[in-house]
Amino acid sequence: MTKPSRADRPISRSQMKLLRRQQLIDSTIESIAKRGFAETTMADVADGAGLSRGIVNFHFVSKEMLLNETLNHLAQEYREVWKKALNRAGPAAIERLKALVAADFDPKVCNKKKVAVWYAFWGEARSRPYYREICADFDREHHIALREACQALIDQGDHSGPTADQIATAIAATTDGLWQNLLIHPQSFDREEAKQNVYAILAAIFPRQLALRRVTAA
Amino acid sequence: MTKPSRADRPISRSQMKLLRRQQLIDSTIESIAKRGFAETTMADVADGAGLSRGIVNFHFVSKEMLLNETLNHLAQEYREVWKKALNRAGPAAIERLKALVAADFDPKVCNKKKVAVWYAFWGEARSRPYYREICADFDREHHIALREACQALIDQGDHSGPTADQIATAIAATTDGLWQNLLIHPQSFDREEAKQNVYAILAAIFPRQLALRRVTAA
DNA sequence: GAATTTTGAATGATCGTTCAACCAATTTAT
DNA sequence: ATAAATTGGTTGAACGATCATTCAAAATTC
Repeated sequence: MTKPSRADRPISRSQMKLLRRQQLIDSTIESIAKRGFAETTMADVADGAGLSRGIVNFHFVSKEMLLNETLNHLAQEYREVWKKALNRAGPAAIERLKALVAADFDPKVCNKKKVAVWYAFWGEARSRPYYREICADFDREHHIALREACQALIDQGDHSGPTADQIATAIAATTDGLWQNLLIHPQSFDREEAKQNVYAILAAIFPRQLALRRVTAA
Repeated sequence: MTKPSRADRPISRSQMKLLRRQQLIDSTIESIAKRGFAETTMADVADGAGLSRGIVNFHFVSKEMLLNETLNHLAQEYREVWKKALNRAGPAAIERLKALVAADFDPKVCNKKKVAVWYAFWGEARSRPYYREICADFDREHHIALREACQALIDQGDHSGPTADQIATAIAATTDGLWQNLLIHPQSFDREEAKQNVYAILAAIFPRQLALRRVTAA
């Protein structure tokens, strides 16, 4: 029941509305991560946000729409992470590619909670076309960015390996698969190690542009 | 209500029991693929198998146990696919590695229905330790097989790329990620193309042992 | 006829949604 | 500025639907 504190200037209604929606989406993410998709109830979400039962229907109309918005929020957050990473990276193709890979392992998106929720939505994607649509849109955009970086890298040297499209597909796939390790083997997963693993594969594909020191085997 | 047909010799009780369990597990897979994990009910499973409502509790005690057994069945089936592929493959490391990759794209496991169900269980893995355990056991075994093939391949030539462990992790991850494409982009996914994509990455990692003709870009 | 399997109705619990009442914020009228 | 009216936000109890499970009775197998 987070009310606008009396001390600081009161929060306007529209600000409060946005705050409530965010609180409820956060609580939804929290609950899905803790209890799973199937066991997450409207009451859990409301309780988690410290609000009353009927409040979710007021702000999101229905459970279905709350879940839709939660997935949209997740996708938007992830999008922002890799887009910012691209903007920070210089114009060099290799730096852009590494920035995209590093973004996939940014703690903001690559953490137990968020990954669990992504998998929860993916798990329901087959039977809920809207989820599939959101994920497909995200994938398309991300794939284009990856492919452009890969193509630029290929163009700047004689390259006889996989196509830019193949490499982009493989990188995105590898990331998703490594995320799964965070889900299934949470105690042994290491973000940095996972990232270095992708770099190592990239180094094999682009040996001229990305030479890494060999990690000594244990 | 598949009863033992009167025409052929009657099925024994123990055989019938096994048959029923299999029918119910199949129906569970069917329902999760069609309706999703969250929307699959005991009644759906019983109806799908053409049996009465109470029957699932008789054969599996509870919904939880039915789901556990379903995941176990899925894991066992997948295990058998890659183990048989390994047995069919010759002793050459490159053939063994290719066989393991090809097994991941065997239509028996890599199809819309099965992949949807795998993702459904992964989606619940965070909140259900038993699912995590089953998946972790599968991963461990599969990883060892992959790593052994990769290590043999590394040992047979001077190799300065990623370690066997890194390659094995990356291959398994890439497979899982490509499966996701079947889930999210079911109409554009192509099993053969996905497999060739993994081969292309492997060719970049093991250029001496696995030279592939370059696929011309579109 | 004893044991096992199957049925389907009954049970009790849980969940999403609704809604009347209440309260706070904002606008309008004075 | 103050009061009144309107709009917006919140509550929690109630409702109806759905679901997993139970179980007595019936059917089937041994």
